[in-house]
Amino acid sequence: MRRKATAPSTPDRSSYHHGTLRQSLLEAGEALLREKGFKGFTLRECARRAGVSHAAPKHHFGDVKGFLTEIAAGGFDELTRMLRERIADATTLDEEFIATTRAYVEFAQAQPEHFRIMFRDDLLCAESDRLATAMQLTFTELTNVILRQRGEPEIRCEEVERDQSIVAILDDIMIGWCHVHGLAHLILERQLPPVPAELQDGMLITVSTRLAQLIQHGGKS
Amino acid sequence: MRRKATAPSTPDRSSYHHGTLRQSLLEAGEALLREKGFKGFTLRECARRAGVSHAAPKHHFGDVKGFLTEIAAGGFDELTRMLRERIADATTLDEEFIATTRAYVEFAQAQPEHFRIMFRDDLLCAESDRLATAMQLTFTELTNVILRQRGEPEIRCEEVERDQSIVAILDDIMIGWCHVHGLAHLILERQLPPVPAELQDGMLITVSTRLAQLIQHGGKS
DNA sequence: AGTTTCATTTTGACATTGTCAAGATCAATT
DNA sequence: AATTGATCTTGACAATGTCAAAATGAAACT
Repeated sequence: MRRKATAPSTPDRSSYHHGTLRQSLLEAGEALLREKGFKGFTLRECARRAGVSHAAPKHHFGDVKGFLTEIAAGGFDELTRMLRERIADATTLDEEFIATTRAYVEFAQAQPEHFRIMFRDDLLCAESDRLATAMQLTFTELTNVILRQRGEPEIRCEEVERDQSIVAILDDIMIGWCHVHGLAHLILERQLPPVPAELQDGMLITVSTRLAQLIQHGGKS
Repeated sequence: MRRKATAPSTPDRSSYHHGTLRQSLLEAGEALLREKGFKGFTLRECARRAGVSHAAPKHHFGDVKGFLTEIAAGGFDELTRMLRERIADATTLDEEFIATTRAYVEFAQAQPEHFRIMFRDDLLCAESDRLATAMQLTFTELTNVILRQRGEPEIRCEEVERDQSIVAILDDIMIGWCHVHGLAHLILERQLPPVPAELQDGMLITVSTRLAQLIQHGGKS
């Protein structure tokens, strides 16, 4: 029955109107995801944790699909943030590519259930602008890594849609994007051949470095 | 109330014992997956389609996790079959690598819900020998593609576990495996940049060819 | 033959879940 | 002061996974 002490002047007053219910539900959802995983993730439990009745979420998110869409968008925001942070720390191009791969993989390992939802087209509503924008921001970050590898000018998020410079290097984007995502997903779902954990990062470095060189050289030779 | 006309001499007799219930349930599950997707996939509906009561599956599969594990194993069997078929048709090494990627991607697109379950560690029980074997067969097929690319002798499935020749080329295996899986998964979950469908296969060919060359050359140069 | 054993299937029950419709509550505008 | 509209609650419904206990029938045993 505890309430968030943020919005109203009365901090812990039990009032009919929650005030920040939408945000509280999202936070409850993310916490639940971490603690109980996807199978323990229910709308009713989120409502319980936010201290409201079981039907309260409906007004803010419609149905469970709408709720998951917001959760996924938040995941892409966080992933974008992590990518930017790591990329900023890198000093060379090779290092940047490795840092990107590492950040992506580590996000998937640190927030496995969150990551799974982000890449479940059947659970999300594709019409959501909120989600589309968050995804595009992540994609822009990854694309710019490739563009820098090739010594070409970066793009801004708004230019991504059907941008010509992107189409021109689509092959390279695909190589980088598939590499990074495939690795993260396979590790997450434990589908990899038996690699000792301590060798994993070394392998990540070797593979990333070779792919980075391939991308730097472009299609030629 | 229709019964399978396979096992007993009496084809359509309504009998207390089903005879081939286990197999019928699996078939019902796969059909359900294709028709209604994962959200329409329930144990009770499978039982209904097999013409038995709602609790009948319990004796054969334990719980839903056990059931999904069998479904996933069947998916890996089918994927292995498709890979072998396509690989056998290829005549050159480059062609073989492309064919492998195509088969993997096409499987994911043709059986999306099946594919999703196969790569959901949280839904499957990792202790299942049936599943582990089926996965290892798929992995062996992919590994041998890489080994042939590098002109090295192939391995048999039983040798995969901790095989030295695998550890030696782990980097190359990872490049191929991540590429193929990342591409398939991203296409399936509609996370790709806006690529016109007719350009998709061309891109797949270009990317696969460049990666195949990278693998053929090994780590050197 | 008759009996027993055991795998298989049914029946009935329980706690949970997502969703919906109707009503209650409260803030803000008129 | 009255009304409007957003926000939340209550109560209900059908469905699901799982469980325990009982029913069924096939096969083994005496």
